[in-house]
Amino acid sequence: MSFYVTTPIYYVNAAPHLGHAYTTIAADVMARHHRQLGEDVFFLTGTDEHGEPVALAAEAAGVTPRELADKNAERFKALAPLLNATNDFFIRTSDPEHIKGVQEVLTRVKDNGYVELGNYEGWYCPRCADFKSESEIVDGSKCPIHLIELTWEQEENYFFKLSALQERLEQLYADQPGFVSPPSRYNEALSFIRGGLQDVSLTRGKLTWGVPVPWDESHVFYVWFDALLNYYTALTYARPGEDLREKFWPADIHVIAKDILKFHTVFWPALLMAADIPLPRRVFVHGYLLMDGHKMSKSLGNVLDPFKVIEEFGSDALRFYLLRDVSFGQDGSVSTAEFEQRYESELANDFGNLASRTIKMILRYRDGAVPQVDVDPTLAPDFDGLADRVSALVGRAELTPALEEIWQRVRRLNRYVEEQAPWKLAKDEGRAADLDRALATLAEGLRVVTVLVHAWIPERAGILLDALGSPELAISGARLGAAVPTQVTDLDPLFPKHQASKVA
RNA sequence: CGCGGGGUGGAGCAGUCUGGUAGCUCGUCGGGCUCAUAACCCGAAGGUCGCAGGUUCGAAUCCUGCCCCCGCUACCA
Repeated sequence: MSFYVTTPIYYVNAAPHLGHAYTTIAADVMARHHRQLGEDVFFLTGTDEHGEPVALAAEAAGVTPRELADKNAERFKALAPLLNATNDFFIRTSDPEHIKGVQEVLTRVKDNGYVELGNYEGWYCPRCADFKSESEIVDGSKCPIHLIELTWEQEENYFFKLSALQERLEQLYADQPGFVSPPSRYNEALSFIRGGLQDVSLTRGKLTWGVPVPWDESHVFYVWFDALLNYYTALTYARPGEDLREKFWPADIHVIAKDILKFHTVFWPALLMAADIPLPRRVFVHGYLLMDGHKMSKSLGNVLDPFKVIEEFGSDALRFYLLRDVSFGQDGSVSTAEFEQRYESELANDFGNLASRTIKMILRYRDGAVPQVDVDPTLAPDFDGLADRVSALVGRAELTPALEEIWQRVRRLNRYVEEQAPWKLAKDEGRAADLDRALATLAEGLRVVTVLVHAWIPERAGILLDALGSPELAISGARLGAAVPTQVTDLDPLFPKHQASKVA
């Protein structure tokens, strides 16, 4: 079994922010969980570097677009390890291999008859050297960047005959209801397609920072077509000498945010159809993280700064919070107050403290040796089938319900401690066997939930599993009674409380 | 104008497809426990499920109309 998951490639014109972190984290949780299932995983992220905004910013900074892209790509490249994301490759659309791949695929699209010469008309900004969409222009007909009057111009473009693929797209949606999820996004994409597709320009004649069009060097490809193809081209050169397409194409899941839905659910499959390339299995569209009910915006301040959170609380805390507090797939509010609240009550109190009390009791009552006895059957109803349910949910990208499924067991184990009251059992020699069973069950239950939650909080889960002497991560072992730990070692608080934490 | 999403105890959400004691987390109040990161566990208060009709023995859940919030409406990375 193989599993190929991608994030969008991030545009180097902007600085990495919480939204980028969110998508990367979600994709990483999937990648990690599938590795725990024993699958062969390829996880791709990277940067999108062509197009007018980069060219412009470079000009303003007095450097070449390439120099600017090099500099900013590094910031995104640094983000992944900071999030503890395990991407297998980092693609840059300025990579020569990618450029070559784009040219090959799009030439095939042309050879297949899906490209034709036409005229593109629109509002043109001479300083940007590019056209502006209706939704971009401000004050009637002004450039949003330069605030100067735009002129209505036309240029000769090569067009991608998207309209010719409308029927096949509708058929795709009819055949594969799971192609886009959540369902509301599927409906949105489908109704867009049904509304009628127009051809879109495939090239730009006045821009130079892009992938040259092989059959007409005076043009570069429109940045979106260049960018989308990264998912495919990366596999051709991520491992020198290997063609990973054999194993990983088509992609299992593209994780994106809702703003780029149309490109991934309409343009992208259409492009692949035109090139005779198999389509990805699904596109999962997540929502926006909102601050106080509004779209995040640095100018409004009060942004949850991923770098600050990680610095103070660690990457696990951020990973957990974003997928716990916001239902993955929908918009949701985040705030520093909510973050601190979740951190304290769930990571520190529920989970961290469960680990502490369990390990401390085993150390205190049994010198760290976990009694090798059968686990308490009382907990069977709560744990039977748990790993399968979690895997099924992750398989459907339902990362929030999956986490909730795990958390219910964390709470169950805390309740089990109260039910058993090992500190009472310890005072009664005659109940040594009961104490043995309770301690073994707690150690084993803790191990199971920790294996399952590992994909979300890999750093601390790893530390805890080491303290339990059970570093094995396979989901197949996440079954109560499968591998009762034998010896535990002392452990500092996994998620220490912060007296006066400030992430704002 | 059109399309889509949402409106559920103080806050944030699930439940709506497959009608039948309205659930979860946080917060508040009361109690228990002492293994643990003053953590944990139990209980209570608190909701006309946006509004108005309709279908039904019975509707948060199905149908109709209306109100309010948000997003999308193509070349925005």
